[in-house]
Amino acid sequence: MDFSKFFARSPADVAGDLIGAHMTYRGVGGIIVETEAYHRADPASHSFNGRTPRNSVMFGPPGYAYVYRSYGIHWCLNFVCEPASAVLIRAVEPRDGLGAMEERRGMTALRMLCSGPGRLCQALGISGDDNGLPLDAPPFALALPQGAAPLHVGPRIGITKAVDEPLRFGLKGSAFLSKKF
DNA sequence: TTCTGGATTGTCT
DNA sequence: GACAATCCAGAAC
Repeated sequence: MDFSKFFARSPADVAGDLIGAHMTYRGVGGIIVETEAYHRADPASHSFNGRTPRNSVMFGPPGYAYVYRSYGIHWCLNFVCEPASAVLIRAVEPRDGLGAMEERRGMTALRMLCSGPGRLCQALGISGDDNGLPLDAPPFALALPQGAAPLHVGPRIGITKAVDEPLRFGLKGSAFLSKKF
């Protein structure tokens, strides 16, 4: 599928189809195994209360990275979809640049490197400086998956609003999910 | 200008 | 299983 058209859809569709995609940042990355969808009418979405300087990227064109700080400590990486919606990247199966990830995370346990949005950004070295960058140009590289991957679908994690909506997607049987479905 | 709460993680029990 | 750490955006005043 065409790259720009891939992201110009509802976040639930994009989140499911992103499972199995190969993503790298400065040559470090792996296979996306867990995502969450945040649509425009979602009370848990940053875009729900309207456009602000922080979330303005979500209101821009699809196929861009939206990075924000969570709990004052962690960075979280999102992919912008149709206007005012995005997909949160929650977990990646490490494949490329393992040494760099282990060094940044300060550990070598493979399944602890990228199993969570904060850990993922730390392992890849993503920060707020990368907010608003296109996903089809360096330092990002994204290869869309060939065919549909076997999916788990379940309620989202770590939020306080609209908790029960089944908008979390994961690769079935993966050992690199942040939590079991 | 001040205050509040969060799309999390690591550590301790 | 429970909880503290830590800081910025957004809202209220």
